[in-house]
Amino acid sequence: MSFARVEEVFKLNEGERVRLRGWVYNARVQGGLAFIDLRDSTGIVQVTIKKHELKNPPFESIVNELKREASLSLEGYVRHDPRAPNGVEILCESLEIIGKSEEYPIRKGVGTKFLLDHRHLYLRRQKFQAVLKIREKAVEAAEEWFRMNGFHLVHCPSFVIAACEGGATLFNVDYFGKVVHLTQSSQLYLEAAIFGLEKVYTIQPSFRAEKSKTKKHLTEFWHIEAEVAFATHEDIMNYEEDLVSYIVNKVVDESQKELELLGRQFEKPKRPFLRLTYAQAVELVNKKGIKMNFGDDFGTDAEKLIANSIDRPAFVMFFPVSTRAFYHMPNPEDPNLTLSSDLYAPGEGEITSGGQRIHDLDLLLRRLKEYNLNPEDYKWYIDLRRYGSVPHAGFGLGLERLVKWITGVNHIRNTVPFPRTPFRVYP
RNA sequence: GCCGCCCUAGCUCAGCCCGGUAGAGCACCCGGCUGUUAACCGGGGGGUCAUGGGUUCAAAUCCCAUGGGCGGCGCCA
Repeated sequence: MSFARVEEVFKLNEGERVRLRGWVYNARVQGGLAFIDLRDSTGIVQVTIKKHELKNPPFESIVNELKREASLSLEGYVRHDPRAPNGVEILCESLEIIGKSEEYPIRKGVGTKFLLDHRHLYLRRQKFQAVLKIREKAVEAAEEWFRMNGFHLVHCPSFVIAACEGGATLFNVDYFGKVVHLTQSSQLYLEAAIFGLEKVYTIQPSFRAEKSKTKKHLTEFWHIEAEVAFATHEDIMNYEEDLVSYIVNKVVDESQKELELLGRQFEKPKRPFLRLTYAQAVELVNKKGIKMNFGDDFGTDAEKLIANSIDRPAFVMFFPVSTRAFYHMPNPEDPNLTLSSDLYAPGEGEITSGGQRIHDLDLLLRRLKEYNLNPEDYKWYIDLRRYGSVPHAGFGLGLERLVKWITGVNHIRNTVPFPRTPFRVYP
C-alpha cells in the first residue's frame, strides 16, 4: 500500500486502511491513549493511538518519542468521529519513528527575534507554507502571462559595475581584488536585450544596501522586470495592469485554500485601474492634511493615505524629474515631468515603478552630467543609443510587495523564507 | 543616516523609578490518567540578570561604553 497524503484522508470512508507519513504537529498522551496531530505538506489530521489496538511496536516503546516535530510513518484505518478535529481521525495499528525530535523550540508565545533566529524551523508552520505557496503561484502566473504575451526570458548578471538607482545603495563585492557591486535592478541589461528580442522580462533578485528599517524593504528582493521596444509610457502601464490583474486573479482562483488558511478576504481588483497624475496625488495628500510641496516625493504617511483612498490599484503618473532616476524620458508636454508612473495597491502602497526611457543619445549624456554620474561607467548603456535606438519603456514589480498585498501579512520579511534585512543575514 | 525602545531560567515576561545576594507562567524531567484539541493533575531540576568598566559597604536595579536586535522616519520594488 502506498502512502496517502493528509488532505486525501478526509475524503475516505469509515474503515478504509491508510498509510501516512509526516511530522508530529502536536501530541497529547494520557495513559494508554495518545493523540497526534500529524502534519504533511497538505494538511493536519489527528491520529489516535490506543494502547491495546497498537499491534507494533509496543505502546510503551514509542510513547515517549511522540514529541513535536518527530517524523514518523504509520498505518491504520479511517474513523469518522465528532470528537476529532474536522470529524476525521486515523486509528493507528502500527507506527515507526523515522526521526526523533528534541525539545522543539518554536511554540506559542515566542517573540519576533526568536522566530527570525529559528526561521529554518518556522518554515514548517502551516500559515507560512500558505504564504510560500501563494508566492509560488504568483511567480507561476507572471511567467505564464509573459509567455502568453510574447515576452522572452532574459537572465541578467548579479555582479555589476554601474549603479542603476544611485551609488549610495550599492553592495560592494571583492571580485578578485577589484570592487564590483550587486545589481540593484536588471533594467539596464534588459534595455540592451530589447534590440534583439523586443519584449523581454526577468524574475531575479535585486540588492539594495539601504539601511531601510521598514515593513516594505529587504536588502535582497525578487524583482519582476520587463522592457519593451517601441513601447510608450501608456503602453507599459497597460502591460502592468494586465500582468498584475492576471497574477492576482490566478491566485484568487487557484490558491483559495491558502487564502482561507490565512484568513485573508481578497477580492479581485476592479478594472480599469485608476490613473491619477502626480499633481492630482499631491493635491489629494495636501487636502487630507499631509503637507507636501510639488516636487517632493511621497513619504510613508502620504503613501499610506493614497493607498487607503483607492478602491482598486492606481497609477500615479508623471513624476517630476527631480524625484526620478537619470534615465526617465521627459514628458513632451512639460519637460519638468517624466513619462513615468508608480502603481499603488489599495491598502498596501507602491508595488511597481516604470516608465519610458530616454532613447536619445544627447539627452542621455546631458542627464548623466546633471546627475553627476560618470559616463565612463555607462559606456555600453550609452552605446545602445548609437545603433538604431528606438523609443522604449519598462517597469519593475516587487514580488514581495505584491505577495504582501495579496496575503495581507504584516511584514515583507514574512513573504520570503529567509529574509535579508540590514541587521539580519542569518539563517 | 536620524529618533525611540529592548536584552533577567529553554521561551514569554515581572522585579529596575525608591540599590540590600532573583520570581511567575509555559516548556523540560519523574509519577498518574483510554477521548484529548495550546490536554489535565501532583512533584522536581533549572539563572556568571547581553558584555566591559564606573559609583557604592552593597548593583539585575544608578552612570558610561560596546555588542546584538526590534519599532518608526528617510530611501525605494
